[in-house]
Amino acid sequence: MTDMSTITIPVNHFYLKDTFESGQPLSFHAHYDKYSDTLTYITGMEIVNLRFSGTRIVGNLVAAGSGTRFLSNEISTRFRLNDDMEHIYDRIATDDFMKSAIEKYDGMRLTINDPWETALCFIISQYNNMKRIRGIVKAIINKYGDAIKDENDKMVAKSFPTSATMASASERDLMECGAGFRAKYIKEAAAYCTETLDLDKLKSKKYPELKEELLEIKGVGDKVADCIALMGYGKLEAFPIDVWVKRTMEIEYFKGRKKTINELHRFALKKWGEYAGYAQQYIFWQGMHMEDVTNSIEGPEDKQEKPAPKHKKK
DNA sequence: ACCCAGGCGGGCG
DNA sequence: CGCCCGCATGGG
Repeated sequence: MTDMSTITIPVNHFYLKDTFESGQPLSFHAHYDKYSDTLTYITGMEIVNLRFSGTRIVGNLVAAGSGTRFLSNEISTRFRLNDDMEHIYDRIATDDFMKSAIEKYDGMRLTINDPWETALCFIISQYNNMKRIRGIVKAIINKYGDAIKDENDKMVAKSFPTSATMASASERDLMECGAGFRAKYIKEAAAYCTETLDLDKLKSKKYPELKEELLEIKGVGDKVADCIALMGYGKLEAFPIDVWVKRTMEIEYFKGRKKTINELHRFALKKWGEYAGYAQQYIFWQGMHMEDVTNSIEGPEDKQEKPAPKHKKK
């Protein structure tokens, strides 16, 4: 295996830690080592190892390998390396709050992930917290994913399960993965995305039509549809509003007064326009850190944190 | 024991 | 449209 594929890509405004930790589906199937600043993640049946050093990204293809051309495309697409961050920051630094968020988390990128993976991750995210979302997704991957093997036929990881696989999962097994009341949403969404709607064929659609299609999926509402549009299809005008974004916006822009989702959407679109999605990510991450550290994810440490299946009686 | 989490579907006014 | 409710589950 002396033939490991390695590439180097020059970048600026790139910071691996916040990109990994900020609640994007990328992190649900990956491991980040903060000491070496190295990220190892799974994409399809490939394993990619990423190291960030100063002004460049060094990427390796581990175990299997589809070559440097695949790797270069994979990394620059996934981490949006062609985005002009200077321009985007200029455009969304509309006030002191945004300026401080950008300064604090400079280099945090939005990522683009497989549409089905993104859909499943965000269906699980509803009325849930980061730590549990990670645990549930990892349990599902572990239970339903296919083995990814190295050249010695030894399993080194598991792939993300397809919608077809998840459609035939039993609700009871999904409950044991910790999915809770979302188990039926997962099954229905998986069946729908297998039989009726091919998510990979929506990539050419524009945001409004894309969102409309996504909203047809049972268990996908306004917020999750925007998350999928943003992180599964890279639609930067999507502006997902979760409890953190809502709360933070009400505090920062409306003196703490309650606002409806619609009002906040209109406000965001007018303020940040075609880069609203980036604004959202910085508001979200800054907002979470403003609260006391109760929900801090502390993710990278997890050795094997299991979701504690615990089968209750009743 | 109570409250909350990257919400959604369903029902009602 | 806006509001209210129930929903599974683990952690603070």
